[in-house]
Amino acid sequence: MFGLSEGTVRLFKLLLDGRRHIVSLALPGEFLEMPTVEQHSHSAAAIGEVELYRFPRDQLVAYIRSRPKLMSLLLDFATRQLNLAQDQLVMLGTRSAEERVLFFLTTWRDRIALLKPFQQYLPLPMWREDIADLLGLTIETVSRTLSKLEKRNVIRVVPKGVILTGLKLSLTWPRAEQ
Amino acid sequence: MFGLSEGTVRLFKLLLDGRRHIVSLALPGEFLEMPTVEQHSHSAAAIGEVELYRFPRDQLVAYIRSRPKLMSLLLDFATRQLNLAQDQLVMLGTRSAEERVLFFLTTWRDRIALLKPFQQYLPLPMWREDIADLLGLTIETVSRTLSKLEKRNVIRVVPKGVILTGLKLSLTWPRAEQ
DNA sequence: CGCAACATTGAAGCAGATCAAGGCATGTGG
DNA sequence: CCACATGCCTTGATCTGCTTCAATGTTGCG
Repeated sequence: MFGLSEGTVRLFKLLLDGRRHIVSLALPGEFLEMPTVEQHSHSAAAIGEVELYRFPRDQLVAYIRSRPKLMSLLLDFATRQLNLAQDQLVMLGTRSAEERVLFFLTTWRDRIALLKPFQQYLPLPMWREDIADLLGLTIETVSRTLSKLEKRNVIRVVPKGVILTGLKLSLTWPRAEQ
Repeated sequence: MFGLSEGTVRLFKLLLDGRRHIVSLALPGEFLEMPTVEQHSHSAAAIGEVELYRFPRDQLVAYIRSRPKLMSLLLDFATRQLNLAQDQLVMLGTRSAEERVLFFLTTWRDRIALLKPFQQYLPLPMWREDIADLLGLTIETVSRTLSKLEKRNVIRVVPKGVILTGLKLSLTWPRAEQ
């Protein structure tokens, strides 16, 4: 059982034919999996240097289950992760390539902004292939889409990141009723 | 806060432009949302007749948080839902139309099999549009794919369901390491 | 420098979307 | 019991956004 204290980690699944899908990118402060799950459900690989802390599984699970406060926090964490996954589902199920890239950029920006004060320069430590595998696109489409956004002055593509020049809103949808 | 005791419910999100994505289909025994979440994150609509049980939110949350055993169960439930959502992510991110329909059929079959003894006839109470919105396809593609599978003797399409004639395996991927 | 690894760009092909026309149940009123 | 309307499903023809295949460009590092 791992937690991430520094760096970025890809969490992904591989298909038998070698295709890969990135389920999420973990940032400092996040768990790499639900601490209570019996078996690992995905693989993990670092992007650059990372710092992990490790918990011995069995003791941890027992410990957690004996501490209601902690469990309550974990439940909230799980609920949040579930909501993120569902937003990702909607993105993959309905969005065009351009909408996906914009979704990724805004989501990534918002998450990075929680860790350090926001700047125009948004670091993208991952490769194009990672973005592609996260968004269900190909590297070529990601690259082309970034170029298109650059021509439209929404971003500027620079080494290891982008500069956000005209990216304001978060792509959201109306709140649910009932 | 609702639980489902009878029937099937679509859980979906709507986009501003009217597109819809079905996040999941809930079957009897499942919650329609995480009981501890502050705000509804999606909408729900019944497929045919359903039976719900309702909990008063605030009392429930307090009650849950005071019962470690219960919370432990909920945490497991959340973890399971998260894994399901992630499988769905991989499906949307990497699979072709035919693979998606097969994925849906096997998943649906497996879930139905938990509720009542398995038969060749697999009921599909939802409309084609629901399947399409779940798989990120159009109704036409769903329909065509079902026809194609029928020609290949994998299934037979009948009113309100399909008959499984040659559908064996579940589409899975290798277990994760690390 | 020169190579290796990643990124961009172009051209061609194709899976799935879109547009359009029936088809087939089920229900309703004459 | 039939006419026909309504709602969902299927099938066909065409279109298009993304993938695929293929070069070329860029960056960083020994």
